[in-house]
Amino acid sequence: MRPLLHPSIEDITVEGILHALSDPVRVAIFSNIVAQDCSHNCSSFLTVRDKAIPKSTLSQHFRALREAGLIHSERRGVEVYNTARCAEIELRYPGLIRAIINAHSIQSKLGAKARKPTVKKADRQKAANK
Amino acid sequence: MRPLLHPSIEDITVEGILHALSDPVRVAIFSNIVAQDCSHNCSSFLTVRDKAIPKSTLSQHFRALREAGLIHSERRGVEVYNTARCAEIELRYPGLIRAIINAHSIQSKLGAKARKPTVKKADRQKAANK
DNA sequence: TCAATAGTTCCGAATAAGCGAACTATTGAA
DNA sequence: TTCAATAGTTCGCTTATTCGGAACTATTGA
Repeated sequence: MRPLLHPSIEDITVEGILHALSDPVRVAIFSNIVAQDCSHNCSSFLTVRDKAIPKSTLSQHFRALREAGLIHSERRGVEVYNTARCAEIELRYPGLIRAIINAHSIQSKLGAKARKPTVKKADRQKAANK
Repeated sequence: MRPLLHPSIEDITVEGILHALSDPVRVAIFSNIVAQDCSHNCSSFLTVRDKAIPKSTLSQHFRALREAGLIHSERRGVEVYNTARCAEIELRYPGLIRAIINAHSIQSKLGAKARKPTVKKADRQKAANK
């Protein structure tokens, strides 16, 4: 089992952040961690917005957030505590995280179905077959 | 040849925007379109930051930006004119586009190598093989 | 020592991205 | 009109990424 690796602040890229937060499950997890401002273990997200997330997938999502530089993860006994790295990121990319979280919460309020691309490849093909 | 399709403003999602702008080529193209505030045809981006982009790939990138709701594309004669949909997006998700463009320009100034995930899967495997 | 808990890793299947080659649509000659 | 040039799209193949079940690891408390 290799150690949890975190990029140093200089290695955190905008593209990496956007990629990590372009997934509805990950952005939900991250928003939650930011909002609570306290440590979360991973399994508190085994269901996200009424959808069950398999453990292995969840683990990958946490790794994605971690390696994008968005969260700090620390093993404490049998579980892992996760905190947001907002303060650091704010110094480097002021306003970025706030704007994304804010937009995400607006979208939730609007009740928009949060899906990755606005038009998925599968949907395009379905439309084409009609 | 099917028509260029644009999502209506209600169908533009935060995840879609972040996904589209999580690619270094696309974010460079989009920043440029936003900065110039005038129409661009696609081929003006056949090289992006000294890297040649194949025509077919470029076409897909424009489609990604278009279907995420970031740009409006209009055929005019033999070419396509692209404009940013910032004003609309600003109404729905205030500050989002500005923050992303701003962060991107900070990153450019810092000279960080812009790559998608901070740690790519391929890089992880390369590191593991050492 | 053992079982329970929390996460990770492995690996095969499904999905998406990248790009060369062939194609379409428009324009401006000849 | 026909024809070549230009701008962009679509097809189809290859590669890369994601998802998730099953097996594994590490820590704790009985």
